Amino acid sequence: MSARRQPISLSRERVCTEALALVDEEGLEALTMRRLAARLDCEAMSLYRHVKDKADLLDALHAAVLGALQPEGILEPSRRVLDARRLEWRILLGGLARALRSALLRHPNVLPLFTSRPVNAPEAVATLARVQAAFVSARFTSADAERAIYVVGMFTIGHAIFEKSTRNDSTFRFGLEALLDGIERAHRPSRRRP
Amino acid sequence: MSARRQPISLSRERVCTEALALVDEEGLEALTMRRLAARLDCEAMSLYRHVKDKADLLDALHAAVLGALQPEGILEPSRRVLDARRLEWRILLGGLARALRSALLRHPNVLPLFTSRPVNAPEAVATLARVQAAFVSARFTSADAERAIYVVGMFTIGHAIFEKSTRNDSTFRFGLEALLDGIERAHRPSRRRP
DNA sequence: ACCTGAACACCGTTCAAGT
DNA sequence: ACCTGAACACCGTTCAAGT
Repeated sequence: MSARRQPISLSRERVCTEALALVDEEGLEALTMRRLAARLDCEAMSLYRHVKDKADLLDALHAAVLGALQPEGILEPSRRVLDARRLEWRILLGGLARALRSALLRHPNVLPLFTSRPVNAPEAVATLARVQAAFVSARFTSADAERAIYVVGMFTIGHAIFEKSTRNDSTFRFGLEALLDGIERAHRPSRRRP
Repeated sequence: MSARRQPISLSRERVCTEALALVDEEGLEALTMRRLAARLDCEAMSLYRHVKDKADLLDALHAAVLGALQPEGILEPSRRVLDARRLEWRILLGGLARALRSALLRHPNVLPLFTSRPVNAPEAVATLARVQAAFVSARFTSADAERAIYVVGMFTIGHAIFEKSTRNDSTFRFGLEALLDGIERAHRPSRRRP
């Protein structure tokens, strides 16, 4: 916005941060190499020092939104009292879904990227592994764990698309709880709650 | 592909059909006015006779995929015997979800459009109204009916995104049934199954 | 009145010419 | 060795010049 001093040089970090800001403000189609360069007070070609491609830049954006999700950060506002030890998977997966939703709602304009890019960001992969581990220690098979995580993740992305036009916390909460209930019931179909 | 005779003239229908074929074959980013025109043996400017904009063309694509969904066409493969009369909403909403999923899997490259465009296609709106009516006659409030329809629709779109990379029928079926169960249970929390 | 070529203001990216 | 301007092959769309 204001004039920039010379010595502050470019970095991949700075390029991506500015790209995300541009997309947040003006939408994904406003992200062009030339316009991004203008915001950074440099030429379009200089960006190619820090980014291989436009596709690479979009991948970086995708990773930036997905990175640093903290499943523990957002606690389940359930009224039921849960045995925290036994249902750790539920707390973690619910927290992951809420964290993902809030990240997507913070950056709604990047949502189209989630329809075409796989989850490769190392931080996101690590987070998924942590949630998966909670399932496995609750005696889920790893196939069932993966299914549970994906079904909730896909609902969350789908719901965030809906919420671009009208935010709706109760619908999200309803769908999330229904899925978590379904996962819990499928895992222990015979037992009753203590 | 082969040479085309002159008298076959353009129409909005033909422009949209060819655009969808192009997107199916080569992806959304391959859809340009010039390339579409080349496939139709005409000049890019001629397309503007039948389409206001590129945005208008994309809306038409979105509507073409969404149009003509038949909730009755795909029956629920549930093992449970259901009272068809009482749970008509469940049959219809499940059928709508399955019809939507199969339409999205038939045209996976249009999925990014579903992250940015509202459902305006008249046929799709009519179908939604029919499903909504089934809920209302089962004594759902219209707000609850809308919530139920959206939560399932958003899951379906999210799941179709996931299935672009790996098709997974059992995950879809699991999530759908969990949501329908949740809707049913929320609606009649006290009663038991007959 | 209808249609369409050339033209405009953009793109992403290459590459040779500069330092 | 590093950087970057001009240039290339594209875009969507306008508009005046043709019929």
